[in-house]
Amino acid sequence: MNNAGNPPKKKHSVTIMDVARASGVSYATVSRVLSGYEFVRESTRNRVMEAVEHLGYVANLQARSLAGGRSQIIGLLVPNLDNTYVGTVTRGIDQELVRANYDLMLYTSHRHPGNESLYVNAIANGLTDGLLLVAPLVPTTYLDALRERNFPYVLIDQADATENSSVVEATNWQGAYEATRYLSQLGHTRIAFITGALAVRSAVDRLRGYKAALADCDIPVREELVIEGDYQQQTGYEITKSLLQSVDPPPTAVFASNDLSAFGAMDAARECGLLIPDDISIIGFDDIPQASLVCPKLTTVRQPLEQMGQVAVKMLLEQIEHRGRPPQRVTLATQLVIRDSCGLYQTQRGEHSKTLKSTGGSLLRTN
Amino acid sequence: MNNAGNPPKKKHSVTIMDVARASGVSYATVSRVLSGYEFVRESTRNRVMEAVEHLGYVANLQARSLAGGRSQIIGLLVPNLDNTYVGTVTRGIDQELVRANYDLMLYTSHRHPGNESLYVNAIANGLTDGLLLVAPLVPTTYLDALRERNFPYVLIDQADATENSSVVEATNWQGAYEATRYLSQLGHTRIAFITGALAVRSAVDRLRGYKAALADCDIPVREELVIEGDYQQQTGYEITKSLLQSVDPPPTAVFASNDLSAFGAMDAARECGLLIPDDISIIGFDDIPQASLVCPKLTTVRQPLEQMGQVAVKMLLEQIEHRGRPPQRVTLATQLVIRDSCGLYQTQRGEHSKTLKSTGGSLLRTN
DNA sequence: CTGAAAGCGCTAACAA
DNA sequence: TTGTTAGCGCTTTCAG
Repeated sequence: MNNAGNPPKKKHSVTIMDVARASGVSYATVSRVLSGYEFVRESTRNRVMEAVEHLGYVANLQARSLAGGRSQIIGLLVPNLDNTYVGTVTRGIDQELVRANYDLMLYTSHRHPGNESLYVNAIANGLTDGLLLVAPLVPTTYLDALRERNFPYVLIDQADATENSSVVEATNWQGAYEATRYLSQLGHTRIAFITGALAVRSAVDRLRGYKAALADCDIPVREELVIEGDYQQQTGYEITKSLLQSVDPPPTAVFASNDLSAFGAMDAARECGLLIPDDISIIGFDDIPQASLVCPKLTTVRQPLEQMGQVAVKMLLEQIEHRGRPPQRVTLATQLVIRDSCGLYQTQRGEHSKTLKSTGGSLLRTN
Repeated sequence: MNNAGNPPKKKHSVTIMDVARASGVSYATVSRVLSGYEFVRESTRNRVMEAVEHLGYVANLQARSLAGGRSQIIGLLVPNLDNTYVGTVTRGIDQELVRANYDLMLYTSHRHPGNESLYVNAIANGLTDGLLLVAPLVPTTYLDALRERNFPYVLIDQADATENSSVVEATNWQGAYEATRYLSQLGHTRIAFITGALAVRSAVDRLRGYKAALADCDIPVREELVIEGDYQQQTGYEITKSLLQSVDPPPTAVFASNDLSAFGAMDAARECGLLIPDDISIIGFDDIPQASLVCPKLTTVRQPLEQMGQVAVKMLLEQIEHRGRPPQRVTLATQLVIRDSCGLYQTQRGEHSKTLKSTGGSLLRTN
């Protein structure tokens, strides 16, 4: 009331004490009201709430969590911020967080390349009530530290080898299977596959889906067409380049384990003078927003990224609420999104045309 | 040492006390060592650091900031996470933050549409040492709250009407001027302009640059070709659509105040059966990563987004270190990036061809 | 149902 | 140079 323009000393102008004074109760009671404790007389509660309103009180999260309460903050650990993959997931996360009145700390995992478990430790020590980990991170070190502390966390698009973590993922196997089959239906038999880092479960699942589809289409897996990547555009570029230059006969289609490496593959193909999709078909995985911007528009396997973020938050909050719930695993459906980067296998081109089986595949066309 | 698997009770296992005990000093001394206080005996410091190392101590930020210290956290308030604009800026921010050992809270400004100043208040109340605000936010309400508390903050790509805030921006006027001139050099005279929200300074500056260039090129400003947008793709689409359908003669070039609305403009143009750049030229502003992915690749005015993030952090930390420094304003250079979305004005098309002045403009070609 | 009091882990005077 | 001692604002027993 009489704060005549003196230099602000306290960071926090209006505290729980002020509210207590204004409403004539002890500050413990104010705390009760604020934390929704049920055994408070209705009239008291009202008086307190009025004071809160009137004074414009906002809780100090640090104090709250120091004292043992919830900080109402969750941490999000992401590999980087380069592409819209993370952005899209984060949008889902944010939506759900708003609803639950939580705030978000953003951590980037490249921060402490040397001492990662210490880093995670710091996070867990700190002010977050729980942690969301977005693929593709190197998991083991992190997760051990977390589990040891019984700290709530959820993995997004990246399963845990030990099956001991809560996970939100998509039908990676299925998605890869469908994509591969689609390529096969277009007449392709020399389908290269660029994997993700095979330390990551989802990357392995996609690889398996690819191989399974090949098997079902009676196409033998040619190991020289399967190369381990790391979900980076640059790597996708390099792999495709070498695939195109040194494998004979070269692949007529490239299935990249994520859109980013598919972009790299497109770059490489173009650089080799190939037309997409006429000379070579390229398919990706994720369906990040850029996929429909590139030329030609990328055919890809859509993951419901935003939804994955939402679900992850729900799971995490659930876990924060009820510590010690057994880890859950949610798998959302992927969907083949057909755009412009894949075409029928062209026999008339000057290639060592081999056993071209007639496919009978219908020409799917969507989006 | 002997923490035989009992249920974790304290969140924080090893505190400053433990370190004190282990190194045989008072915990105040430990605090001094940790905060880099200079008058500590070398040997003491070493002993403490050893204990820290050995015990794997990590500071509790909440306690620290509650007690009046730095929280080593800064807040980043962004409008959304849809595009890579924010991602790119954030990358710069993150880089600089790592260096300074700061962490990041991510706030989205659409969170409390009703009560924004309260929201900002909560942030300022909370655990952040300072705040970074990314355009285009509605400024006034926010900033007043912040300034009133003498809370450190820096605006990114968005100047303050009152000139009382620290700002990192780019040469908006200049960039828009060059882009417009470039279009004029290509022979265009009917150049539409899609603005940003004109409440934002940078949007106004771009508009001014556009008009200035037109004036210098002896092209009269036609107000029906200047339409206020809001930096959204959808809006860019709608504006362009109506521009193309209801203005006669229609523009032969569209200058969108940011890349996102330029994308929208491209969509609209295509939908009207126009070829880019043959039938219509489109130019953007920002040069977000997507700009080089779209078809055709977008000619645009590049803002050094990543660098802007870095600079903003430096300014903010400076401000946190020395409260009460007068607000600074840093302006970084933009650069015209010529790609494929702009072409020479075609007179031979069935249009009301008018005063086509010969331009003598050289055909710039880059990237 | 409500108040009193003990901290949470740390920083910052103030002494020594 | 180092130790002692208040709190920071809040949650949580424990008593009324």
